Amino acid sequence: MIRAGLTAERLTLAAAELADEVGFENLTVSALARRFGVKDASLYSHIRNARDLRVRVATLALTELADRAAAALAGRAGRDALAAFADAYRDYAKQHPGRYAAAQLELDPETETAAADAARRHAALTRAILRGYRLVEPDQTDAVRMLHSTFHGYVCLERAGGFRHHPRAVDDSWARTVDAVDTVLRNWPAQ
Amino acid sequence: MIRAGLTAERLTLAAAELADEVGFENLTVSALARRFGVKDASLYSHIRNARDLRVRVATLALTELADRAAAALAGRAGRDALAAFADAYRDYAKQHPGRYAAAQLELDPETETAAADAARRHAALTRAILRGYRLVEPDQTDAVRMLHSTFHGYVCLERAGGFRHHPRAVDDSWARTVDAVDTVLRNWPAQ
DNA sequence: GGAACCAGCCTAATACCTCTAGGCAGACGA
DNA sequence: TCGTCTGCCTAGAGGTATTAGGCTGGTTCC
Repeated sequence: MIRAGLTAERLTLAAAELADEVGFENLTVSALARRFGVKDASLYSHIRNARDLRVRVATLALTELADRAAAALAGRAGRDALAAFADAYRDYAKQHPGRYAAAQLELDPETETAAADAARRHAALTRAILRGYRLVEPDQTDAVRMLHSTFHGYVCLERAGGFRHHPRAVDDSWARTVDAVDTVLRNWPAQ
Repeated sequence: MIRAGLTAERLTLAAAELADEVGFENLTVSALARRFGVKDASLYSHIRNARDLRVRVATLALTELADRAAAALAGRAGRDALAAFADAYRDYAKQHPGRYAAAQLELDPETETAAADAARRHAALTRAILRGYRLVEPDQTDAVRMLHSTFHGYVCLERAGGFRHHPRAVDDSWARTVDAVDTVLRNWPAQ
Protein backbone atom coordinates (compact mmCIF):
# COMPACT_ATOMS: atom_id res chain seq x y z
CA MET A 1 0.00 0.00 0.00
CA ILE A 2 1.40 3.38 -1.02
CA ARG A 3 1.20 5.82 1.85
CA ALA A 4 -0.14 9.26 1.25
CA GLY A 5 2.40 10.77 3.64
CA LEU A 6 -0.07 12.74 5.67
CA THR A 7 1.03 15.15 8.34
CA ALA A 8 -0.89 17.78 10.27
CA GLU A 9 0.96 20.49 8.31
CA ARG A 10 0.20 19.05 4.89
CA LEU A 11 -3.41 18.56 5.89
CA THR A 12 -3.68 22.13 7.13
CA LEU A 13 -2.25 23.55 3.93
CA ALA A 14 -4.48 21.40 1.76
CA ALA A 15 -7.46 22.33 3.91
CA ALA A 16 -6.64 26.02 3.40
CA GLU A 17 -6.50 25.52 -0.36
CA LEU A 18 -9.73 23.58 -0.28
CA ALA A 19 -11.39 26.31 1.78
CA ASP A 20 -10.25 28.93 -0.74
CA GLU A 21 -11.80 26.88 -3.52
CA VAL A 22 -15.11 25.81 -2.05
CA GLY A 23 -15.58 28.20 0.87
CA PHE A 24 -14.66 27.76 4.49
CA GLU A 25 -18.16 26.61 5.42
CA ASN A 26 -17.81 23.74 2.96
CA LEU A 27 -14.48 22.58 4.35
CA THR A 28 -15.11 19.04 5.57
CA VAL A 29 -12.93 16.21 6.79
CA SER A 30 -14.45 14.00 4.10
CA ALA A 31 -13.59 16.36 1.27
CA LEU A 32 -10.05 16.70 2.55
CA ALA A 33 -9.63 12.92 2.78
CA ARG A 34 -10.97 12.60 -0.76
CA ARG A 35 -8.34 15.06 -1.96
CA PHE A 36 -5.59 12.82 -0.56
CA GLY A 37 -7.24 9.62 -1.76
CA VAL A 38 -7.54 8.20 1.72
CA LYS A 39 -10.43 7.31 4.01
CA ASP A 40 -11.91 9.88 6.38
CA ALA A 41 -10.81 7.95 9.44
CA SER A 42 -7.17 8.21 8.39
CA LEU A 43 -7.13 11.94 9.05
CA TYR A 44 -7.99 11.50 12.68
CA SER A 45 -4.47 10.31 13.46
CA HIS A 46 -3.25 13.80 12.54
CA ILE A 47 -6.07 16.09 13.56
CA ARG A 48 -8.22 15.81 16.65
CA ASN A 49 -11.51 16.57 14.94
CA ALA A 50 -13.15 18.86 12.40
CA ARG A 51 -13.00 21.84 14.76
CA ASP A 52 -9.28 21.26 15.24
CA LEU A 53 -8.78 21.30 11.48
CA ARG A 54 -10.62 24.61 11.19
CA VAL A 55 -8.62 26.15 14.01
CA ARG A 56 -5.40 25.09 12.26
CA VAL A 57 -6.53 26.79 9.07
CA ALA A 58 -7.49 29.88 11.07
CA THR A 59 -4.05 29.93 12.68
CA LEU A 60 -2.39 29.60 9.29
CA ALA A 61 -4.48 32.45 7.94
CA LEU A 62 -3.77 34.74 10.88
CA THR A 63 -0.05 34.00 10.57
CA GLU A 64 0.00 34.67 6.82
CA LEU A 65 -2.01 37.83 7.35
CA ALA A 66 0.45 39.07 9.96
CA ASP A 67 3.36 38.21 7.63
CA ARG A 68 1.84 40.17 4.78
CA ALA A 69 1.08 43.09 7.04
CA ALA A 70 4.66 43.09 8.32
CA ALA A 71 6.02 43.05 4.77
CA ALA A 72 3.70 45.87 3.76
CA LEU A 73 4.74 48.03 6.68
CA ALA A 74 8.48 47.56 6.21
CA GLY A 75 10.09 50.91 5.48
CA ARG A 76 6.84 52.82 5.49
CA ALA A 77 5.29 55.27 7.93
CA GLY A 78 2.22 57.44 8.38
CA ARG A 79 -0.34 57.52 5.62
CA ASP A 80 1.84 55.37 3.42
CA ALA A 81 2.00 52.62 5.99
CA LEU A 82 -1.74 52.79 6.53
CA ALA A 83 -2.51 52.42 2.84
CA ALA A 84 -0.04 49.57 2.36
CA PHE A 85 -1.43 47.76 5.38
CA ALA A 86 -5.00 48.24 4.20
CA ASP A 87 -4.28 46.97 0.71
CA ALA A 88 -2.33 43.98 2.01
CA TYR A 89 -5.28 43.13 4.21
CA ARG A 90 -7.87 43.41 1.46
CA ASP A 91 -5.71 41.65 -1.13
CA TYR A 92 -5.21 38.71 1.16
CA ALA A 93 -8.94 38.44 1.74
CA LYS A 94 -9.56 38.48 -2.01
CA GLN A 95 -6.86 35.97 -2.84
CA HIS A 96 -7.74 33.64 0.00
CA PRO A 97 -11.43 33.99 0.79
CA GLY A 98 -11.56 30.64 2.57
CA ARG A 99 -8.59 31.39 4.78
CA TYR A 100 -9.88 34.87 5.49
CA ALA A 101 -13.21 33.42 6.61
CA ALA A 102 -11.28 30.99 8.78
CA ALA A 103 -9.51 33.89 10.47
CA GLN A 104 -12.91 35.06 11.71
CA LEU A 105 -13.52 31.83 13.58
CA GLU A 106 -14.33 32.36 17.24
CA LEU A 107 -11.21 31.21 19.03
CA ASP A 108 -10.67 30.34 22.64
CA PRO A 109 -7.42 32.07 23.71
CA GLU A 110 -7.03 29.54 26.54
CA THR A 111 -6.76 26.42 24.44
CA GLU A 112 -6.03 27.78 20.98
CA THR A 113 -2.89 29.64 21.90
CA ALA A 114 -1.14 29.47 18.52
CA ALA A 115 -4.02 31.27 16.88
CA ALA A 116 -4.19 33.79 19.69
CA ASP A 117 -0.47 34.51 19.26
CA ALA A 118 -0.90 35.21 15.56
CA ALA A 119 -3.85 37.50 16.28
CA ARG A 120 -1.80 39.35 18.89
CA ARG A 121 1.03 39.78 16.40
CA HIS A 122 -1.39 41.24 13.90
CA ALA A 123 -2.74 43.64 16.50
CA ALA A 124 0.79 44.76 17.35
CA LEU A 125 1.41 45.61 13.71
CA THR A 126 -1.78 47.64 13.59
CA ARG A 127 -0.58 49.52 16.64
CA ALA A 128 2.72 50.21 14.90
CA ILE A 129 0.89 52.10 12.17
CA LEU A 130 -0.60 54.40 14.73
CA ARG A 131 2.80 55.52 15.95
CA GLY A 132 2.91 57.88 13.02
CA TYR A 133 -0.30 59.48 14.20
CA ARG A 134 0.91 60.08 17.75
CA LEU A 135 -2.12 58.73 19.55
CA VAL A 136 -1.83 57.87 23.24
CA GLU A 137 -3.89 55.47 25.31
CA PRO A 138 -6.76 54.93 25.47
CA ASP A 139 -7.16 56.68 22.12
CA GLN A 140 -4.68 54.31 20.56
CA THR A 141 -6.71 51.25 21.46
CA ASP A 142 -9.89 52.90 20.29
CA ALA A 143 -8.23 53.78 17.01
CA VAL A 144 -6.90 50.24 16.55
CA ARG A 145 -10.38 48.91 17.07
CA MET A 146 -11.94 51.38 14.67
CA LEU A 147 -9.31 50.83 11.99
CA HIS A 148 -9.57 47.08 12.18
CA SER A 149 -13.37 47.26 12.20
CA THR A 150 -13.48 49.41 9.10
CA PHE A 151 -11.09 47.27 7.10
CA HIS A 152 -12.61 44.01 8.20
CA GLY A 153 -16.13 45.30 7.71
CA TYR A 154 -15.31 46.48 4.21
CA VAL A 155 -13.87 43.21 2.94
CA CYS A 156 -16.61 41.31 4.74
CA LEU A 157 -19.41 43.30 3.10
CA GLU A 158 -17.65 43.30 -0.24
CA ARG A 159 -17.34 39.53 -0.15
CA ALA A 160 -20.96 39.09 0.91
CA GLY A 161 -22.03 41.17 -2.09
CA GLY A 162 -23.21 44.13 -0.03
CA PHE A 163 -21.80 46.64 -2.51
CA ARG A 164 -23.24 45.13 -5.66
CA HIS A 165 -26.39 47.22 -5.64
CA HIS A 166 -24.62 50.37 -6.74
CA PRO A 167 -22.48 51.05 -9.82
CA ARG A 168 -19.77 52.96 -7.92
CA ALA A 169 -16.48 51.06 -8.32
CA VAL A 170 -15.65 49.11 -5.19
CA ASP A 171 -11.93 49.83 -5.56
CA ASP A 172 -12.57 53.56 -5.62
CA SER A 173 -14.73 53.45 -2.51
CA TRP A 174 -11.98 51.46 -0.85
CA ALA A 175 -9.39 54.11 -1.64
CA ARG A 176 -11.64 56.80 -0.23
CA THR A 177 -12.34 54.71 2.84
CA VAL A 178 -8.61 54.39 3.50
CA ASP A 179 -8.35 58.16 2.97
CA ALA A 180 -11.14 58.68 5.45
CA VAL A 181 -9.42 56.53 8.06
CA ASP A 182 -6.24 58.53 7.54
CA THR A 183 -8.20 61.74 7.97
CA VAL A 184 -9.83 60.65 11.19
CA LEU A 185 -6.55 59.41 12.63
CA ARG A 186 -5.00 62.81 11.97
CA ASN A 187 -8.02 64.56 13.50
CA TRP A 188 -8.83 62.11 16.25
CA PRO A 189 -11.72 63.64 18.21
CA ALA A 190 -10.97 64.78 21.76
CA GLN A 191 -12.80 63.03 24.55
CA MET B 1 -52.97 13.07 15.71
CA ILE B 2 -52.61 16.61 17.02
CA ARG B 3 -51.18 18.88 14.35
CA ALA B 4 -48.37 21.23 15.19
CA GLY B 5 -49.85 23.98 13.01
CA LEU B 6 -46.72 24.69 11.08
CA THR B 7 -46.47 27.57 8.66
CA ALA B 8 -43.48 29.10 6.93
CA GLU B 9 -43.84 32.19 9.14
CA ARG B 10 -43.93 30.25 12.41
CA LEU B 11 -40.97 28.18 11.26
CA THR B 12 -39.00 31.28 10.32
CA LEU B 13 -39.64 32.95 13.68
CA ALA B 14 -38.77 29.80 15.60
CA ALA B 15 -35.65 29.37 13.48
CA ALA B 16 -34.62 32.93 14.31
CA GLU B 17 -35.08 32.26 18.02
CA LEU B 18 -33.17 29.02 17.71
CA ALA B 19 -30.35 30.76 15.87
CA ASP B 20 -30.15 33.39 18.61
CA GLU B 21 -29.85 30.63 21.19
CA VAL B 22 -27.45 28.20 19.56
CA GLY B 23 -25.81 30.31 16.84
CA PHE B 24 -26.74 30.66 13.19
CA GLU B 25 -24.20 28.02 12.12
CA ASN B 26 -25.96 25.50 14.35
CA LEU B 27 -29.39 26.20 12.92
CA THR B 28 -30.48 22.90 11.38
CA VAL B 29 -33.71 21.57 9.97
CA SER B 30 -33.51 18.71 12.45
CA ALA B 31 -33.21 20.97 15.47
CA LEU B 32 -36.12 23.06 14.27
CA ALA B 33 -38.30 19.98 13.73
CA ARG B 34 -37.37 18.77 17.21
CA ARG B 35 -38.52 22.08 18.67
CA PHE B 36 -41.96 21.55 17.13
CA GLY B 37 -42.06 17.87 18.03
CA VAL B 38 -42.40 16.76 14.43
CA LYS B 39 -40.24 14.81 11.99
CA ASP B 40 -37.67 16.56 9.84
CA ALA B 41 -39.49 15.69 6.64
CA SER B 42 -42.59 17.54 7.81
CA LEU B 43 -40.84 20.89 7.48
CA TYR B 44 -40.25 20.41 3.78
CA SER B 45 -43.89 21.16 3.02
CA HIS B 46 -43.28 24.69 4.26
CA ILE B 47 -39.69 25.40 3.35
CA ARG B 48 -37.86 24.39 0.23
CA ASN B 49 -34.65 23.30 1.91
CA ALA B 50 -32.16 24.32 4.61
CA ARG B 51 -30.82 27.17 2.51
CA ASP B 52 -34.35 28.51 2.07
CA LEU B 53 -34.86 28.46 5.83
CA ARG B 54 -31.66 30.43 6.35
CA VAL B 55 -32.59 32.97 3.71
CA ARG B 56 -35.96 33.45 5.43
CA VAL B 57 -34.21 34.13 8.73
CA ALA B 58 -31.84 36.53 6.98
CA THR B 59 -34.78 38.37 5.45
CA LEU B 60 -36.48 38.60 8.84
CA ALA B 61 -33.28 39.96 10.37
CA LEU B 62 -32.72 42.54 7.65
CA THR B 63 -36.32 43.68 7.97
CA GLU B 64 -36.13 43.99 11.75
CA LEU B 65 -32.83 45.80 11.46
CA ALA B 66 -34.31 48.30 9.00
CA ASP B 67 -37.31 48.78 11.30
CA ARG B 68 -35.08 49.51 14.26
CA ALA B 69 -32.95 51.86 12.23
CA ALA B 70 -36.03 53.72 11.03
CA ALA B 71 -37.32 54.07 14.59
CA ALA B 72 -33.93 55.29 15.79
CA LEU B 73 -33.70 57.92 13.06
CA ALA B 74 -37.21 59.31 13.58
CA GLY B 75 -36.97 62.97 14.58
CA ARG B 76 -33.20 63.01 14.67
CA ALA B 77 -30.60 64.57 12.41
CA GLY B 78 -26.84 64.99 12.07
CA ARG B 79 -24.62 63.57 14.75
CA ASP B 80 -27.63 62.60 16.84
CA ALA B 81 -29.06 60.51 14.05
CA LEU B 82 -25.72 58.84 13.44
CA ALA B 83 -25.30 57.86 17.08
CA ALA B 84 -28.87 56.57 17.37
CA PHE B 85 -28.48 54.55 14.19
CA ALA B 86 -25.16 53.12 15.34
CA ASP B 87 -26.50 52.10 18.73
CA ALA B 88 -29.63 50.56 17.24
CA TYR B 89 -27.43 48.54 14.94
CA ARG B 90 -25.11 47.29 17.65
CA ASP B 91 -27.91 46.63 20.14
CA TYR B 92 -29.73 44.50 17.61
CA ALA B 93 -26.61 42.47 16.96
CA LYS B 94 -26.13 41.91 20.68
CA GLN B 95 -29.74 41.00 21.36
CA HIS B 96 -30.03 38.76 18.32
CA PRO B 97 -26.63 37.33 17.48
CA GLY B 98 -28.10 34.50 15.43
CA ARG B 99 -30.29 36.77 13.35
CA TYR B 100 -27.45 39.23 12.90
CA ALA B 101 -25.21 36.45 11.60
CA ALA B 102 -28.04 35.44 9.26
CA ALA B 103 -28.14 38.97 7.86
CA GLN B 104 -24.57 38.44 6.64
CA LEU B 105 -25.58 35.48 4.50
CA GLU B 106 -24.55 35.84 0.89
CA LEU B 107 -27.78 36.53 -0.93
CA ASP B 108 -28.61 36.33 -4.57
CA PRO B 109 -30.57 39.51 -5.43
CA GLU B 110 -32.10 37.75 -8.46
CA THR B 111 -33.89 34.99 -6.61
CA GLU B 112 -33.95 36.24 -3.03
CA THR B 113 -35.75 39.48 -3.73
CA ALA B 114 -37.43 39.89 -0.35
CA ALA B 115 -34.07 39.91 1.39
CA ALA B 116 -32.63 42.25 -1.21
CA ASP B 117 -35.53 44.66 -0.66
CA ALA B 118 -34.89 44.74 3.08
CA ALA B 119 -31.20 45.33 2.50
CA ARG B 120 -32.00 48.16 0.09
CA ARG B 121 -34.30 49.73 2.65
CA HIS B 122 -31.54 49.59 5.22
CA ALA B 123 -29.12 51.21 2.77
CA ALA B 124 -31.64 54.00 2.08
CA LEU B 125 -31.83 54.75 5.80
CA THR B 126 -28.05 54.92 6.01
CA ARG B 127 -28.11 57.37 3.14
CA ALA B 128 -30.69 59.46 5.00
CA ILE B 129 -28.22 59.99 7.83
CA LEU B 130 -25.72 61.46 5.42
CA ARG B 131 -28.11 64.19 4.35
CA GLY B 132 -27.12 66.06 7.48
CA TYR B 133 -23.51 65.95 6.34
CA ARG B 134 -24.20 67.33 2.88
CA LEU B 135 -22.17 64.82 0.92
CA VAL B 136 -22.77 64.52 -2.82
CA GLU B 137 -22.12 61.59 -5.13
CA PRO B 138 -19.90 59.71 -5.37
CA ASP B 139 -18.75 60.76 -1.90
CA GLN B 140 -22.11 59.81 -0.48
CA THR B 141 -21.84 56.22 -1.66
CA ASP B 142 -18.27 55.99 -0.43
CA ALA B 143 -19.35 57.32 2.94
CA VAL B 144 -22.26 54.88 3.15
CA ARG B 145 -19.87 52.05 2.46
CA MET B 146 -17.36 53.22 5.02
CA LEU B 147 -19.96 53.86 7.69
CA HIS B 148 -21.59 50.49 7.20
CA SER B 149 -18.20 48.76 7.12
CA THR B 150 -17.10 50.33 10.36
CA PHE B 151 -20.28 49.50 12.25
CA HIS B 152 -20.54 46.01 10.87
CA GLY B 153 -16.87 45.33 11.40
CA TYR B 154 -17.06 46.50 14.98
CA VAL B 155 -19.96 44.28 16.01
CA CYS B 156 -18.47 41.43 14.03
CA LEU B 157 -15.09 41.62 15.75
CA GLU B 158 -16.69 42.24 19.12
CA ARG B 159 -18.81 39.12 18.74
CA ALA B 160 -15.85 37.02 17.58
CA GLY B 161 -13.97 38.07 20.70
CA GLY B 162 -11.44 40.22 18.86
CA PHE B 163 -11.51 42.89 21.56
CA ARG B 164 -11.04 40.62 24.54
CA HIS B 165 -7.26 40.87 24.60
CA HIS B 166 -7.28 44.41 26.01
CA PRO B 167 -8.87 45.81 29.17
CA ARG B 168 -10.24 48.95 27.49
CA ALA B 169 -14.06 48.90 27.81
CA VAL B 170 -15.67 47.87 24.56
CA ASP B 171 -18.57 50.31 25.06
CA ASP B 172 -16.16 53.21 25.40
CA SER B 173 -14.27 52.30 22.24
CA TRP B 174 -17.61 52.06 20.49
CA ALA B 175 -18.59 55.57 21.54
CA ARG B 176 -15.26 56.90 20.29
CA THR B 177 -15.63 54.99 17.05
CA VAL B 178 -19.00 56.62 16.45
CA ASP B 179 -17.40 59.97 17.28
CA ALA B 180 -14.67 59.23 14.79
CA VAL B 181 -17.16 58.42 12.04
CA ASP B 182 -18.96 61.68 12.78
CA THR B 183 -15.65 63.54 12.57
CA VAL B 184 -14.71 62.03 9.25
CA LEU B 185 -18.14 62.69 7.77
CA ARG B 186 -17.83 66.34 8.73
CA ASN B 187 -14.31 66.50 7.28
CA TRP B 188 -14.75 64.18 4.34
CA PRO B 189 -11.44 64.23 2.43
CA ALA B 190 -11.43 65.86 -0.99
CA GLN B 191 -10.64 63.65 -3.96
C1' DG C 1 -74.90 12.89 4.91
C1' DG C 2 -71.54 11.25 2.04
C1' DA C 3 -67.87 11.82 -1.65
C1' DA C 4 -63.92 14.02 -2.94
C1' DC C 5 -60.23 16.76 -1.94
C1' DC C 6 -56.41 18.69 0.25
C1' DA C 7 -53.36 20.13 3.82
C1' DG C 8 -50.36 18.48 7.18
C1' DC C 9 -47.95 15.19 9.05
C1' DC C 10 -45.96 10.46 8.73
C1' DT C 11 -42.62 6.34 7.36
C1' DA C 12 -38.95 4.83 4.61
C1' DA C 13 -34.91 5.33 2.24
C1' DT C 14 -30.64 7.47 0.29
C1' DA C 15 -26.66 10.04 0.83
C1' DC C 16 -23.18 12.58 3.12
C1' DC C 17 -20.57 13.91 7.20
C1' DT C 18 -18.27 13.10 11.94
C1' DC C 19 -15.92 10.23 14.82
C1' DT C 20 -14.44 5.82 17.51
C1' DA C 21 -12.55 1.15 17.91
C1' DG C 22 -9.76 -2.01 16.45
C1' DG C 23 -6.77 -4.36 12.77
C1' DC C 24 -2.93 -5.04 9.54
C1' DA C 25 1.28 -4.11 7.13
C1' DG C 26 5.41 -1.84 5.97
C1' DA C 27 9.38 0.91 7.90
C1' DC C 28 12.79 1.19 11.23
C1' DG C 29 15.53 0.73 15.33
C1' DA C 30 17.83 -2.83 18.30
C1' DT D 1 15.85 -10.76 12.31
C1' DC D 2 12.61 -9.43 15.39
C1' DG D 3 9.61 -6.56 17.62
C1' DT D 4 7.32 -2.24 17.60
C1' DC D 5 5.42 1.73 16.03
C1' DT D 6 3.33 4.55 12.48
C1' DG D 7 0.07 5.14 9.01
C1' DC D 8 -3.53 3.74 6.88
C1' DC D 9 -7.48 0.52 6.72
C1' DT D 10 -12.44 -1.66 7.73
C1' DA D 11 -16.51 -1.51 10.33
C1' DG D 12 -19.94 0.82 12.41
C1' DA D 13 -22.76 4.18 15.08
C1' DG D 14 -25.04 8.48 14.93
C1' DG D 15 -26.38 13.04 13.08
C1' DT D 16 -28.18 15.94 9.09
C1' DA D 17 -30.42 16.92 4.41
C1' DT D 18 -33.65 15.57 1.26
C1' DT D 19 -37.03 12.93 -1.62
C1' DA D 20 -40.96 9.80 -2.48
C1' DG D 21 -44.95 8.26 -1.26
C1' DG D 22 -48.77 7.22 2.21
C1' DC D 23 -52.32 8.08 5.73
C1' DT D 24 -55.76 11.01 7.99
C1' DG D 25 -58.75 14.50 9.58
C1' DG D 26 -61.04 18.63 8.28
C1' DT D 27 -63.40 21.24 4.46
C1' DT D 28 -66.29 21.73 0.50
C1' DC D 29 -69.91 20.78 -2.32
C1' DC D 30 -73.71 18.35 -4.04
